[in-house]
Amino acid sequence: MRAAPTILHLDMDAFFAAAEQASKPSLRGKPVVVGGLGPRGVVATASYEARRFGVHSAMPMGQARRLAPNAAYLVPRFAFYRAISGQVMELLGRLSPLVEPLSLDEAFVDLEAGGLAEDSAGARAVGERLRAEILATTGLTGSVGLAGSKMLAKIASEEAKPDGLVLYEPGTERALLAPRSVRIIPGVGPATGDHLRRAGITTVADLVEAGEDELVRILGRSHGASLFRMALGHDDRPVVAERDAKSVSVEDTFDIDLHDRLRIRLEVERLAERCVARLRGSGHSGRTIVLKVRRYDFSTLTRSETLRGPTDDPLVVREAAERLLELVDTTGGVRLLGVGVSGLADYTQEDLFAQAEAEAGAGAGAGAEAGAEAEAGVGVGAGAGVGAGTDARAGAGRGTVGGAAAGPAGAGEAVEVVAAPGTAAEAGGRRWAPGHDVRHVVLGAGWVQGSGLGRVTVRFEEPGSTVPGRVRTFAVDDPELEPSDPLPLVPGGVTGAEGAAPVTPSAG
DNA sequence: TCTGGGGTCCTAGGACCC
DNA sequence: TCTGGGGTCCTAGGACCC
Repeated sequence: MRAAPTILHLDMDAFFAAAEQASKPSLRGKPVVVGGLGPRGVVATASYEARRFGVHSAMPMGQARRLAPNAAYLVPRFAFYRAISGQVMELLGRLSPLVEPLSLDEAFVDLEAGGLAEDSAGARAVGERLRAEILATTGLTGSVGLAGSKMLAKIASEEAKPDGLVLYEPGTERALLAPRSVRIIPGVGPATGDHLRRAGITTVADLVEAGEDELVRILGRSHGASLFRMALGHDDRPVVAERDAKSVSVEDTFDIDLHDRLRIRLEVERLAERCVARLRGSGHSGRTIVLKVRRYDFSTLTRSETLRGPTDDPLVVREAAERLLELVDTTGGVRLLGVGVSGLADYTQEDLFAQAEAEAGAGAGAGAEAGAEAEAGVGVGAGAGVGAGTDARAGAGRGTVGGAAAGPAGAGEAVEVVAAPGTAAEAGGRRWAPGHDVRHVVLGAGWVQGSGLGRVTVRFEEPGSTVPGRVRTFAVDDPELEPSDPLPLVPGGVTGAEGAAPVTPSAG
């Protein structure tokens, strides 16, 4: 707790959806929902217009579609968001050496460590200037919270949304928190909230009144004690710039439950290879291999195995994952599979056994190849989102996944799509995901509004425009149409193409 | 059309060791 | 000799966050 509100929390407003609206003029002011478009997709971000219909993050996509049938539904473009995030983080880095990113769209900044603000007026000025810079640089709005602690700064930014700034003067914490729901305190989720409610505790004031001993009795030592401190407004957690990764994992939910044991095994092998590719990409090796299985009834279990030393060998991880799979009963069907590695070592290091094996020759080439292949898979998966990655593999074959209309409400042109199985393959391997960028030889830059039945509908417009562009429909294999990289949101801005995998549209 | 994907931290029991 | 106490590692599960 400090005497001046020099901890800043930045939260970009409806980040993914806002980025899409900024790059697609026809979607501005319209409900936009970004998330997995497959049968088991969920909402990642809803624009404020969509939230008015009751759509929110983590909501099943089917429910979102019922609530807001005329919204534009888009697959996330992570490479694009990452590029924008990089710009924002760069601006934060100018304020202080202590910047703690929490996700692509959120971070804490310690202004005291930056020496830029020593009192409320100074902090407010820095916060407002930051918001202006973010808007000028990215074309997007962010909300800023300022307070004497992380907890209060985060609550302040939430209060500031959208497009605002809220500063809480140190000393006002307790009064401010007292009437609020316990759920406002970070770490109190649905389960803890229920638990407390059954004990008659619903507000922060109730927490204080209950006392530390009672909270410890209800929630356990660690959770109870920290919750009590938070309720009093005490929070001394420092802003930490660099935190080492503790684990790396990949997982896939399948459009249709998997039953065939051989198929399940094959998917585990693929996941293991993708996981290792990511592990290596981050310059790590790890000791503990974790297999995750979600069954048909949503019950989830994990099985893990700790090796004698860290490894980044695809073969070693794959075989461990296969052994773990042998321990799991999959009758009834499998909805999700995941493979992770934890117990990370800082660097790709001396797994002497693996090294000796590799040098001995056998399997070395195969392992390396598998890794490279998995790497390519990661790029596509990240850009395409959940359903996309799993559609073909899960053999859904029903086609609804491959095509989805992304047209805005009342636009009229929104194509109702029923994709035929195999559409993507007929397009010469190109897949047209709603929201992805394309370029037409004659008509220029545009984005996929929908696809199916061998056709793809494109709206031709660019971020700089203020009016919606025109819509045209093509055959999916039209040689004049090709996937392209995102355009900058502001003149001279980044495009998301830098260092990112090519944005290859794939069905969502 | 009911529930993603990538993480972090905590708890608790058992093994094992001193 | 029905019997201690602590520490660490491993495994499994669960809550929570964005």
